Amino acid sequence: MNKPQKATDKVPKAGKKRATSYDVAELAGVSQSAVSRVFQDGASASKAMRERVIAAADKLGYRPNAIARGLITRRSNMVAVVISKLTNLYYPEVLVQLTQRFSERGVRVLLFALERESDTALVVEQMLQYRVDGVLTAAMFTPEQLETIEHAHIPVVFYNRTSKEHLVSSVRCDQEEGERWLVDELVNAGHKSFGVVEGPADSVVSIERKMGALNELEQMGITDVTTVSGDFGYETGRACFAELVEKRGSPPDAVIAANDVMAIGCIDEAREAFGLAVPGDISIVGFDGVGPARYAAYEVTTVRQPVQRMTESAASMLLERIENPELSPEKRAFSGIPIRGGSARLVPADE
Amino acid sequence: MNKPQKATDKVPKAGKKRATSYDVAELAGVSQSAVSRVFQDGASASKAMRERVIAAADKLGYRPNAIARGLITRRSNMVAVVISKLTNLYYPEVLVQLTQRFSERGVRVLLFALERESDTALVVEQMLQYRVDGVLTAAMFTPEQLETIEHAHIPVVFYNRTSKEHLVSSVRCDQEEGERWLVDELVNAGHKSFGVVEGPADSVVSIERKMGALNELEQMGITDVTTVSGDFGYETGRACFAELVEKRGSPPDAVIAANDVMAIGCIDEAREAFGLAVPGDISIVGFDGVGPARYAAYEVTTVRQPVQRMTESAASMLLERIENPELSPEKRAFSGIPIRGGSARLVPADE
DNA sequence: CTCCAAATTGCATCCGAATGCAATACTGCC
DNA sequence: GGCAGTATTGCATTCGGATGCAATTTGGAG
Repeated sequence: MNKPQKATDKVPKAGKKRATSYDVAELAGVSQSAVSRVFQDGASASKAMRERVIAAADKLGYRPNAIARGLITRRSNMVAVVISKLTNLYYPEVLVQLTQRFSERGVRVLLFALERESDTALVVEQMLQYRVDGVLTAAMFTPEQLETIEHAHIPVVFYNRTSKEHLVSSVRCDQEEGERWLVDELVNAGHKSFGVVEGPADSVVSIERKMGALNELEQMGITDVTTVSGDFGYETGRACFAELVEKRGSPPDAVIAANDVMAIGCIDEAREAFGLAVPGDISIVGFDGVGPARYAAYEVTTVRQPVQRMTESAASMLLERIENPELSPEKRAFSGIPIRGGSARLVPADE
Repeated sequence: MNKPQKATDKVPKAGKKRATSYDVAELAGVSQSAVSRVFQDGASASKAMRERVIAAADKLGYRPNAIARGLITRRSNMVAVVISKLTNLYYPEVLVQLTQRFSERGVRVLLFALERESDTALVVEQMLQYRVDGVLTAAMFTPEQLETIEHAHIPVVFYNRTSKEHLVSSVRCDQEEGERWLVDELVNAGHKSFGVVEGPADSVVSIERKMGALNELEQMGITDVTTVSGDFGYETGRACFAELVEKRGSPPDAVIAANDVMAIGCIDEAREAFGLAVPGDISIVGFDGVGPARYAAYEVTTVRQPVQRMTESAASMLLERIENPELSPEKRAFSGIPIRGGSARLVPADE
């Protein structure tokens, strides 16, 4: 064996610090590289050696230091996930599912939560400092920020948004298509006048939905359209409905809200403050298909995002690009799932 | 000046790798330590030097490598935040607020999302490997796991839960107190028979709420109490109500649900499936004070958690203990905010 | 029992920034 | 102008694990 040096020789303050691979090596009477190899995947190590090392490691409570490993391998095994306060929180499951998907594949999530979707500057700085291996973002970046990230060779996948200036990968629910469906159904059922409730001005999702609805309304020859703005929240949903009625002088035939929560706000305001029956007197539709949209009191007619498939896709796309940086950008758009709900008067689906 | 070496002299493959402090030092004609000092807080550096270094760093797009820094300083500046899928997601704002509070103080969040509150083993391993500076958890750990974490000198703060076996810090909403208020109000208003809807069996929060309610009911001399179990979700809320009625043969005077979402499920089921008026025929109360509880169709009588103060407190407690590891454990309990809502028949508050 | 190829193991070095200490450069003051 | 005292700067080393290469061991075939 090797020279049996005293245990207390070079590690006097052993009581304070966490065990390192050197400590384990010493206790097991092997080299540090051996320890390192035992704790790696494809490394070669004899059974005898493995056992000795594992035993020593257990005794010392040793765990490889992911920080040190990251330094030498240039892989942090962390990805940045960026969300913004307002946009995606009606989808807590998005975040949880993403985290689980990454976790299953041995990748940790460094979470960045923005107050508003436009507060991205600091976040970019932090991501780069922590040398994340990839970025999954549900917030926009400026072209300069994207440039910076790409210059560092960090793959990026956008969630429900994309960039006009750069070729980037993205996973999204086709908002325009969804809005087209909603508009078509409403128009076909005879609605003539429309209110459109949009979300925060800096939300790409809100803009896409609004434009999708407005374009299709125009396409269908509808001209009586009034637009008001909210912030994706319940309270503004209610306020928006009131504002809509005030602006037009009377309620429209139908209201298209940029998300379900505002649609619910509109429904409540229509019922409570204006005594309107939904969908008897007015049709109100949303978007997302989140939990509360299913509650019996609302049963919102909406388009549900296929969250499960979207998160699965997003995680895979990012991980693939981390493994193989040459992979070219790819955009995947998922169709939303039409929910005929009970908050809008539609022509029954022909079966 | 120093020797004006060609830029391509030592950095030929500059196109591939990210700039290091050595690259910056070389370009600026100073030592690596100088660069390091410029990018630190309290380090000494002359104005002239600072400017040269900053200029060089900008030109190279240099950013200090947080991984390398963490290795030498033994501080990752990351904390682990552990949530579980079911427990806390009705509070997406908890997570966002926590992340923002840490972010403001220069600490990054490594997110761990558990499928079920009991899946903690892997998470502990990962936290330790990544050398997080602290742990904020909304899931339980076993005594052994806690031991392991504490042995590594990592401070832990529990969110809405605590440990019997270990002295640990925690921030929580006083669930028992909240349930006492709900029970007292209901009993004082004359309700005699009760249904209690509990959440997932492995949720500490659910257990505390259930026990709080049951104890107080007993205290008040109520014996007609039936308990059923759900999973904190809307669907099980509905199913639980039906089960409750079936078990008893008739609806109770009041239902105490372990959270608002199940309370909403109960309300819908009572109204739709049993034609009951809420609160005319039956009173239904929840807990949490989440968004949907405020919707006009429900206006759930509930106890709202002071999320803002709790997250603020939790983040501060953890950061304090990271700065000063000697600090002894501390438990902070916040009173919930009684919301008299409209889903229960209560004696009007005397003003 | 030999000899060669394959599998193990150790050595030395590297990743990129922080820091104690010593050398050097300023500052102000007499 | 000279000197003590302070502020800058550089040098050398360190953090903990990964890895190319060479040395050594093991296994198998003949």
